[in-house]
Amino acid sequence: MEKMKRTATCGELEKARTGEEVVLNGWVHRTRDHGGIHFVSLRDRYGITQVVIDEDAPEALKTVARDLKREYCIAVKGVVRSRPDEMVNTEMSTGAIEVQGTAIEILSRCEPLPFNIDERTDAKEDLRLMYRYLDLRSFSMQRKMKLRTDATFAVREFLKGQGFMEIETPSMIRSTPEGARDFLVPSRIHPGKFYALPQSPQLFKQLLMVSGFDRYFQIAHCFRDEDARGDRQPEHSQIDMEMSFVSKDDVFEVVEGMLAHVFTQTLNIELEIPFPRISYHEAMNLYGSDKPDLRYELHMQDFNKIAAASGFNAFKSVVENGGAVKALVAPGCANYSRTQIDQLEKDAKVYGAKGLAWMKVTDQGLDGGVAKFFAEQSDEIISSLGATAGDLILAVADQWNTACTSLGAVRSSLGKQLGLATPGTFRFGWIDNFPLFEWNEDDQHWEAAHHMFTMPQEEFLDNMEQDPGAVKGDLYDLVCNGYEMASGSIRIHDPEIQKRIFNIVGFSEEEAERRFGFLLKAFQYGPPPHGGIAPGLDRLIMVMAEEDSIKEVIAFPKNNVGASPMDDSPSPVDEDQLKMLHLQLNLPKEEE
RNA sequence: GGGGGCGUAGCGAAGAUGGUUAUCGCGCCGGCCUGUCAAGCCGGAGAUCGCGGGUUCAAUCCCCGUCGCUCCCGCCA
Repeated sequence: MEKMKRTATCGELEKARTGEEVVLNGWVHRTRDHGGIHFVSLRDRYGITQVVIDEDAPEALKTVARDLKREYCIAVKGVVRSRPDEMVNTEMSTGAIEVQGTAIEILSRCEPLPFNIDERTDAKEDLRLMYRYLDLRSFSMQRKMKLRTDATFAVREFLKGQGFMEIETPSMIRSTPEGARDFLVPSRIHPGKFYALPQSPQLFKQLLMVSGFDRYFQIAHCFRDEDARGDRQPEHSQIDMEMSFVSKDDVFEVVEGMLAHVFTQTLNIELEIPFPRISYHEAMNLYGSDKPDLRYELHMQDFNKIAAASGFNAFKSVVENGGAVKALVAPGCANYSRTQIDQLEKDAKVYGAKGLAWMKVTDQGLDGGVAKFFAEQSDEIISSLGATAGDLILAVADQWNTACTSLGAVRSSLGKQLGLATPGTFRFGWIDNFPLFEWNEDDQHWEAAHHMFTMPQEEFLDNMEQDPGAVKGDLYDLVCNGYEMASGSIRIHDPEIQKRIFNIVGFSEEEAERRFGFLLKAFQYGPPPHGGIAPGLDRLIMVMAEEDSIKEVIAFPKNNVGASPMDDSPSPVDEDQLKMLHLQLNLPKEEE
């Protein structure tokens, strides 16, 4: 091996190095045997270099070259030579040269592949995950891993420069069953007791504030035993941050600075900062989502007034019962077929809408769909919505939340269909002024919309018990291109306010003590005012890589049902292991 | 817990009112070829059409069930 030790990578050779003897190590990407002359495209993570075995090469060398198959791992010794002008490949960074091979050593052979390793891999995700180590050989996956490593480095670089300390917190902690389900880890030493994997380092980072580490961050693994989604994994990474003596504005400024740094360092894109701020209520009203895609406007509009004055009872009654009617003008969509409109209606119904009303705007006024109910208001509708001939008006009437989210889904669909979002653009925005409490219809009580340690906004402090639903919290989300990228808040550091919050969500003092006693105790020892945020690293990279699945930017992700086809986890364990952990299985009965 | 989509050679797909040699491309194997770079040309192997049941003279196709994957709703403080 020593004599074939690598002296150059497959991505670095150029004309200036003509005449140099080099040793390349890498994988056989492809071979092209022309009988006389023989080409080997040799690949490593830096690129592809063409190795040529000439007609007059020694017979032994030609025999080895002919034996090469895809993905053999080999070492090649040879001399760099520039290609004749007409043979230059301008598509390749190394296309001006080739390496005239003088020796080849096969380091290891490769079985026939389960799928092709190149830019056009079209294997299904399941198979790619089963052979992830092969999938990761492709340039497209290597690019994404590179982006991830560069972005993570830029995060550390920026935060270190801002005086942040990177401190690790435990992965085995006390279970605090609020919010998502915990993954549990049984204890061998303590029979019947369990650790939990952290859903986030939330409580620990607050304790670090008590300790005086006034600027903390960590690239933290977080675990949530909930169903996966395209943008959600049971195990994911957060850029977890917390700061003392700060307001919301301070948090925003640090995150804006950090992301601007990350984007210039990785994608060479200048983000416009500060990011726009939109209240939760406005986001819902205009975009029908608390994580709107701000790359295009396509605002929803209020249709209540017109609906109330109309003869369309389906709408009128909703307004009379305190609901909302929202309308959306789809530009130039008057030519939409019934099938296309039906599809939009299905999109709306997913979020609970009972239907999607539509009418077309023509030179003569409104036409089709529910237009006949609005005949006398057509001028008013067209002018107030700012519609023009050729547009399609879409509307949903329901409870405010349902009307907004379901028409928001239609907005999203239209955005995709009409290509409103320019590829390669990133529109960040802050969503703030969220309600602090949400009414749980099933259990008939108030619960924390974010978590129980979020500070209520000052103006609501005096009367929050009277009308919890009206209380806004000092909490905020960061969104980008239709994804929630981060979530955070200013925390409660005053034990009295904390008690009142527990009280409102129906937590007895004993229960609060039992679950969060260690935090509450710490807060008796001079806790600083503090707040923080936790951008999701995987989602950030996903958006930057313009992928729509988080699995594309995680080296070894779980599939949709939380399993890994590669190592076949989760798996059963030996009876002995269970015994040592004092566990007995109680499996669900097979259905008849 | 619920809904949509998919399942046909190693991979990606096509297929027929139900009819007996189930196509195509990539890959694989063999041969030819001195300039290719997704090389080309010739030849070949490779499929119990996810699994189980039903209807039928006959099912990969129709029906029922089931499993797996995938996207979404719920869930995700």
